[in-house]
Amino acid sequence: MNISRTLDYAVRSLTYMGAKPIDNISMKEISENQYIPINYLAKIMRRLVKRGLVRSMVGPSGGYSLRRTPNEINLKEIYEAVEGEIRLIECMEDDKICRLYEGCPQLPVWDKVQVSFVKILRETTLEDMVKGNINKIDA
Amino acid sequence: MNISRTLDYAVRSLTYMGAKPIDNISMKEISENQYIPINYLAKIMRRLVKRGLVRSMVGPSGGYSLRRTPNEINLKEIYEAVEGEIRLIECMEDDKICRLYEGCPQLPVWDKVQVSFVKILRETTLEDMVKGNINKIDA
DNA sequence: ATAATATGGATGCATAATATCCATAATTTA
DNA sequence: TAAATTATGGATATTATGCATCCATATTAT
Repeated sequence: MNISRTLDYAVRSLTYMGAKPIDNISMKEISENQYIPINYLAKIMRRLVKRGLVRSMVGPSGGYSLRRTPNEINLKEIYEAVEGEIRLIECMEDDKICRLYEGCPQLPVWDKVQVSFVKILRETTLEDMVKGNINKIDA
Repeated sequence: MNISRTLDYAVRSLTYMGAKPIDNISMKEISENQYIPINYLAKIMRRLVKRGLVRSMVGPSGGYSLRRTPNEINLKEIYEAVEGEIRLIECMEDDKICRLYEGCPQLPVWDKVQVSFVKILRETTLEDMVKGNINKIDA
């Protein structure tokens, strides 16, 4: 139960971009400012591009830009972009039946945790993080 | 971000014990009933013993017993027994300073998620899971 | 004495997370 | 047109860790 470094990298990169009002921020700049291995960052950025969170431009003066304003991007999207579907426990897969129980007694617990987790992610925007005003979100 | 199989094993074992009104349930029985590799289960049980959640007895007719009633054991304790301190992200360690920011913009988010996670764990008892009445807990 | 059980430590295995490298395509600028 | 800069995509390596296995030992009931 922990946040992967990969997700941390993605969030840091996007936060960095969101805090700058200019387009075409190069991987190099993000990498150096956020201490992220550039080759690894490349892989992460591709996923963000694929998911439509950022737009890329090749060539000199190329780089990445946010496709939407920071208040239109929430953490859930970022999570799913880099990690895929949110699923706390294997048996929560859609069509997987738990081998042990008809009605697993602990599934509702993990489900509740997951719902609450997703709720927080969905309600938190990149703008919140850029501005650092997380407290505004109701706990 | 997911629940480890180890924690799942621990919860299943304790739930199994909580559902039976007898003492000295052997590893063998738990292992066979819950499909948990017995050698691995051994390691998990030791941690539960060390944390005082269960009591063990060696020798024939030996085994494990809950030290408290199921309604006195909550999920947070179980989690911590097998996983150690709850910490969603590395930089949440007590005396670790994030190398990037004075005030990290995303830390409050992860912190909020973690607080909500811990709350659910603390409010869920083994009894809830044994009886399957998770719904009673306020969402 | 024997059998059944937990304990503790050492070790191995498999998979995933993280990181690195390289060849290529696109685009700007000189 | 040439050169430089940047992202892309795929292959591969490295590391960490979750998971599992094995074995020798101690304890206790019968």
